[in-house]
Amino acid sequence: MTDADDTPMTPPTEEAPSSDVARGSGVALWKQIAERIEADIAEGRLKPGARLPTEAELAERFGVNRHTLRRALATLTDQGFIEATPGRGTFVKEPPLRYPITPRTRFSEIVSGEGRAPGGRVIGSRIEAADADIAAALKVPPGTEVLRLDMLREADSVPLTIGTHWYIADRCRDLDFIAAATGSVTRALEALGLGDYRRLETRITARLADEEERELLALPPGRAVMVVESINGDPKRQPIQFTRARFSADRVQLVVKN
Amino acid sequence: MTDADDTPMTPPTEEAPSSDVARGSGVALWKQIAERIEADIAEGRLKPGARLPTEAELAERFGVNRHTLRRALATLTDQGFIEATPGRGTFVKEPPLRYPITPRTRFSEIVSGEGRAPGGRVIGSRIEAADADIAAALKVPPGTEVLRLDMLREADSVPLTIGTHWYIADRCRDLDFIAAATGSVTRALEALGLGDYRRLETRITARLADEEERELLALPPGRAVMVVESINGDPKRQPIQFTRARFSADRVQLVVKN
DNA sequence: AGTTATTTGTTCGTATGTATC
DNA sequence: AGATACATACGAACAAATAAC
Repeated sequence: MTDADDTPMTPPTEEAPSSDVARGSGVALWKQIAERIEADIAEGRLKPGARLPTEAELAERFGVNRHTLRRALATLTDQGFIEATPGRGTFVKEPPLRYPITPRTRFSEIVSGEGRAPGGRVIGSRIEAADADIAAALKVPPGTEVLRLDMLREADSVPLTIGTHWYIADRCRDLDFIAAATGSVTRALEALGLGDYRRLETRITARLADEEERELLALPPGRAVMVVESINGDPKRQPIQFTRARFSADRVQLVVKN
Repeated sequence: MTDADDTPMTPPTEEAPSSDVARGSGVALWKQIAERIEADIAEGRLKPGARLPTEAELAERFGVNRHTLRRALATLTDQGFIEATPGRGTFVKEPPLRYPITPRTRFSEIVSGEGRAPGGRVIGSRIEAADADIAAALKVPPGTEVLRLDMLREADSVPLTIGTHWYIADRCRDLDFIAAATGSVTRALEALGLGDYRRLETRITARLADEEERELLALPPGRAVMVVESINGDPKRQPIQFTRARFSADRVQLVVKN
């Protein structure tokens, strides 16, 4: 049961170099260590991507057994602050990019807005027949010709998402060509007079990344991708585009503002 | 080019009832088979949860090699229509429950709205000190006492999500008790006069389910959970609750309407 | 608890038609 | 025409997970 506990708040004995965990203070040593390291990260003394000292070294520095130290690192790991790879070391994780889902969502604007450099390349494009899903989203009969465009998008040269876009083919001939030339779907659509699209509905699910996705997104095995399907329409809410994007769940956090 | 060729259409010596894939028709056998099975699912002849005949049997029924049949099943698998488990068989997937993310999102209302029976139980509750994340979300100083409530929620007795809710402790004494009694956080909050909360911001990410999550959600290894963090506030947009819910990505699709 | 049968998953090998250079 | 690459289709055998007894 939950008791409103009476443990005294541990005074911040900060003037010490960096060690000194308070033994017998009622707060578990591993918890004190975890909080210290978390504070180091939160306050920028440990920057994203930085490598932590080895477990042995940290254990010595805090004056605890390596097991105790590992208990602290374990909680930090599943809180998402750090990540350890056997043989390499333990690293401070990059904070995920906040990716807002709003009626007007543009990849490059979002990435620039977060102070990072958007990039990407067209993986491929072709005309295909709409299957049931695509047809329903675009409100056309199944089998209608659609232009499919596959893109890889990145921020600061780190791949974030693989996006597959479907457009009703006869509304946007040559879109793939223009997009490849300008490197921007948005600009290509503008060139065709279809620039002002807005998000009508977004569906989100997730699963394990498959091999192709791991390759393109540079992910180790066992990572998840978020599959974000969105129907985009013109100002009159007429669907003009259907997108299925697969985001690296490690590197992106979707944000819905209400 | 697929010419209207002069190869004699192989006579359907198949007098079998439902088979007959058209050989030499220009359409790959596996594709025809996949489309047939997809239609069977779409038109309800194969219901969600139903088990398909074994690969050997299907191959024989369609008059093709098992490889060819497997090629068809493979596309259906990654289109999300079916799912196979070695030793058990191949099953038609249940469609994921559509879970809207709106300012006013209530689990039980959503599940009932989809025609399924909401359920759940309290896993545990305790008073704890707010860590940096929780404190920031609730706009209180770190270390403030918060009531933590862990719940498992299900639809038709199938677990969908593990929700951890944090409330500012002194605003809702006895909430855990009332919630355990009534079985509904919403009702318990109403009893405390905090019923009319609304979602202020929602953050979504995903990762592999860990062992505890697999246990509670009855998931096999290698499945993903969506981690949905939401800040909920009163009508004056004052935060009163922070929730971190982990949804089975297999069984739920989050929907954002714009 | 252990054995067996069932069923999916994987890996060889072979042959054939089709599109491309 | 020839060479090459690629997708399609078939055959056989074995591995691995599961269910039933």
